[in-house]
Amino acid sequence: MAGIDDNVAIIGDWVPPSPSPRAFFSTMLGDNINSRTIPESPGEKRNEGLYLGQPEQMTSENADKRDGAQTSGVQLTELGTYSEQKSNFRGGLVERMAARAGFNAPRLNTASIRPTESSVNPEIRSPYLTIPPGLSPTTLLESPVFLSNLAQPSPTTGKFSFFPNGNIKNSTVGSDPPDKSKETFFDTTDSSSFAFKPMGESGSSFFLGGTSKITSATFPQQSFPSIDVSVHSGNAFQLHGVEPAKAQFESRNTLHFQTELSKLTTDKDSGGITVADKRIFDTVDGRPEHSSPLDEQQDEDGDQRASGESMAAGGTPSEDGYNWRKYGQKQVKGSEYPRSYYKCTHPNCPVKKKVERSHEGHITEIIYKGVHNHLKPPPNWRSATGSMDTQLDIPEQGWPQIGAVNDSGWAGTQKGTAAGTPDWRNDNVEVTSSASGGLGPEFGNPSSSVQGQSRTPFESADAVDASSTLSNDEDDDRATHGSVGYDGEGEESESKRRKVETYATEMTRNSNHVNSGTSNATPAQAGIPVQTQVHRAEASQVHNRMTSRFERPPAFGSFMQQLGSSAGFSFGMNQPGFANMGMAGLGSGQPKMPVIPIHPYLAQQRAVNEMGLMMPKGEAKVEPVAEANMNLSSNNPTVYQQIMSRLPQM
DNA sequence: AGCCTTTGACCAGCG
DNA sequence: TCGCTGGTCAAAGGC
Repeated sequence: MAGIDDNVAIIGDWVPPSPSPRAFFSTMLGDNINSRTIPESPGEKRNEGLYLGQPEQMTSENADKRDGAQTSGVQLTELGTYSEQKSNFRGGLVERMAARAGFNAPRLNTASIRPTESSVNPEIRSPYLTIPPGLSPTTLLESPVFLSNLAQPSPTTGKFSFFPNGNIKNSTVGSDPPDKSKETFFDTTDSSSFAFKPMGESGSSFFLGGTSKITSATFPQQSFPSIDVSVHSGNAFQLHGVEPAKAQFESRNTLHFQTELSKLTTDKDSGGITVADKRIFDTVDGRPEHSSPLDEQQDEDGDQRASGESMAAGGTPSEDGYNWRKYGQKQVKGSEYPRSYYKCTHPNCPVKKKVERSHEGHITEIIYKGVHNHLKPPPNWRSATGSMDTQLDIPEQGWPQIGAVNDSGWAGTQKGTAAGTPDWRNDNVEVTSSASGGLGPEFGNPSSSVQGQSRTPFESADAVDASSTLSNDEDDDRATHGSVGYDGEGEESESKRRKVETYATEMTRNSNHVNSGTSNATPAQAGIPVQTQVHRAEASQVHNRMTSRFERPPAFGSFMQQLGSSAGFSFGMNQPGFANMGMAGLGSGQPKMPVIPIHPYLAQQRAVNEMGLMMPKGEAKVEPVAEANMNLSSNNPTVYQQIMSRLPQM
């Protein structure tokens, strides 16, 4: 357990030493910005909390400076992706933006972003992204590239109205001195020039992918939700077309990126991130137990929505969609809260989960172990909501979520989790499925809206992914097989464990999730599971591929988790906002897609998330990401191109 | 009556 | 071998 603890990072812990917004952009944006980046004063406190990424994954200039040498595979992967994409990105998007907006659009400097291994220097914690003071994260989101469809005005979209002087006023943010603003778009805008308004209710929770751990922070719902989604979604969808591996990588990148953005936004808006809970998933098999975790998250989301509270409730075992029986409770050393042990009540189902809850009832940590060898039982509420139908309809369900099946799912990439998985489906929706499934509950969850959307073609693709897992729902047998496969691996061990940490904001705040992103430890690393899924998956080989690959990318897993976890996002079940969010990448003609859910990749992630969130205690760190990185770098261009192609013409 | 939770005790792994 | 810790068992009780 100790290992887990180590792995688990709480946002609080994370809090970026002093991430600077400017740095963030510099990394994100073009070189120009970079050069201009203003060094933060050491003692200066900035926000604040923006940093979402896991320590390991953190990439900030600060981090770099501090640890220039540090670069974990995972991080590298992400970074690599950024950097590679960078060139394309700049050329394409930036130029477009500039042309369209008529202003000098800042470029994202992916190069600047570098992963750092938290493992190496746990202490070092820098945000992936730093936003220049005054600049609002939302602006990033707004960029045409990401959010072409956004209704809200933005310079990039052209909807945004500029002030006579060319400066944009940002009601929300805007701390930068006027002087700087003019140089670059951002500068001129005072960084905060414009911010998105939350479209959906939502919550805004994001997960950054952390490998092993997932941490979610609660953000004010306002900020992100929509934005992140859009971005992700775009990528995700695009990814479908892309090769699985590539897709994964990109997805990861995207996700992370978004996440960070969200965080930034959040921070800005909220002024800080609160940690609500931390969840850990153990995955034995391939699949992450996402289900549960995710489910829980979803549930939480739902709760939040309903009550407006942060995640408190999420913890109930049943939330996953599976039936659990508590067979023990113990105060674990080193753990602040008592740990409850649950078993899946389904006959012969080996899935167990450990849940730690705060005094307030918030789930602080969830660990799933084992894969469900059965379909998730239909929840009553579902039927009430009509979700039931969806489940049935959705092939994906099978997926991962299912843990059930999933078991294999866990194994898969993330391995783990069967338990968790199911939730996604259920919750969400099954909907979509697919995608969502993979993504995580949240993705899927997004609720109805999502569901509807989910069914889009993309989803089908997702479903495929899920495929491997997906099939689970369809056939218990398959699921079983999957399980078996995992067993073969022998893993329950835990190697597959993944943690997810979620933080619930005590704040009124809505809850948001932040992820750590470590990806290093993704389930994938744990490696395993994929096979299981494969066995199960009737889906085309392709799907299988997807699954396996997805599983691997650690970051991805975390990523997914984040997405899924974040109730705030539409991902979560029921979150309308999410569903509503348009995909930036998607053309107007395209149906709205739930951002997250759809992509197979996501779906896997989801599984991963569930599973993956929790990294295998020891394994996670080691593993690596390197592969992912490799792929990313190589693949990114392609993916990027695909994505770009899908993007609506500016 | 069935299922689940609670809770103390027991077992296994590890240093 | 002992102690610690985590995980599990199983009786008792509640819903």
